Amino acid sequence: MSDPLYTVTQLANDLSVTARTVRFYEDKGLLNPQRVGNTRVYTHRDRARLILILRGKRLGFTLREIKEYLDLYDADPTRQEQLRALLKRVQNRIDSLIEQEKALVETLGELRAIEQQAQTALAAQQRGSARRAR
Amino acid sequence: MSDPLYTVTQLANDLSVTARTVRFYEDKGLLNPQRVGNTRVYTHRDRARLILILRGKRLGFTLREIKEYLDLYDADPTRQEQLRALLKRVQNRIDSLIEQEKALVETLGELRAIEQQAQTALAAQQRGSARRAR
DNA sequence: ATATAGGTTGACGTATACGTTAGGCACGAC
DNA sequence: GTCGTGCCTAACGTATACGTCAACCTATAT
Repeated sequence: MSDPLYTVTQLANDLSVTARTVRFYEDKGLLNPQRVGNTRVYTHRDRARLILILRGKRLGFTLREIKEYLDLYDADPTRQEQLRALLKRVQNRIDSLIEQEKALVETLGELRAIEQQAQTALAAQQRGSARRAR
Repeated sequence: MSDPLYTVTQLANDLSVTARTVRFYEDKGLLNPQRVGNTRVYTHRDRARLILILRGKRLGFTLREIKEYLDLYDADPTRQEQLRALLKRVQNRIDSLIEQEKALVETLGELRAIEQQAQTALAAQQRGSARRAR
């Protein structure tokens, strides 16, 4: 009952990404699977790591940021620095999202105004052409 | 009292973009200033067009979409088709923004949960190291 | 004549996250 | 022995909106 092992494609399918993506992450230093000859072999740790990466992406972090975080994970046994760094990143991201939300709400308002104007203008044109058709 | 005319740099400064940007828009078919020899000359119409372009960008449309809209403006004297197209684009964009907002709120929730966890974990570590220091 | 300012056209660079060939090795099945 | 399958590397392609040279032209002021 040793750990399950995965090939690129298995791991990729498992987590719904492409093998290309997994190799790409390795190229960027986010993963470091073992090799058997030339072939990559992934353990459950690699799998957990990849899950973390995908979660980070989903939360809007860049691969570079995710890498920094993972590097800390490997380099900081106490996890103190890692936690602090994570906290900072997360708070920055929260601030940025709040900004985005403001902008989004404003944009929505403008768009709805434009929508109204367009609908009104169209309606006016309809009435005009209806009269002309009589 | 003829219309004011602008050079690229003047128009660009006027609307707080770079000359490069203005030329780029021309390259993409969004602007078509007159020329005096080789030099571009912009009228108030060009200026109005550029303002429209920038507004479109601010609202999150791509240059391609903006171009389609502007092309309709030139090709549709009744403005019927243009209004319909605009309306459709705007509504699509509104829908997309609403989607984005949902995702954003979810992401914010997750991030705040992570923030809490990290803070809690850090606090626990502080207590731990405090005890060890006694 | 020359310096200076401002205009012009390419064309490559930037950032992000992969997609997409292309070419090649290795291994079991038939 | 050769066919199909799966893994590998290398490297160019994609999308978006410009930034950044480089090299050159031109008008005006000195």
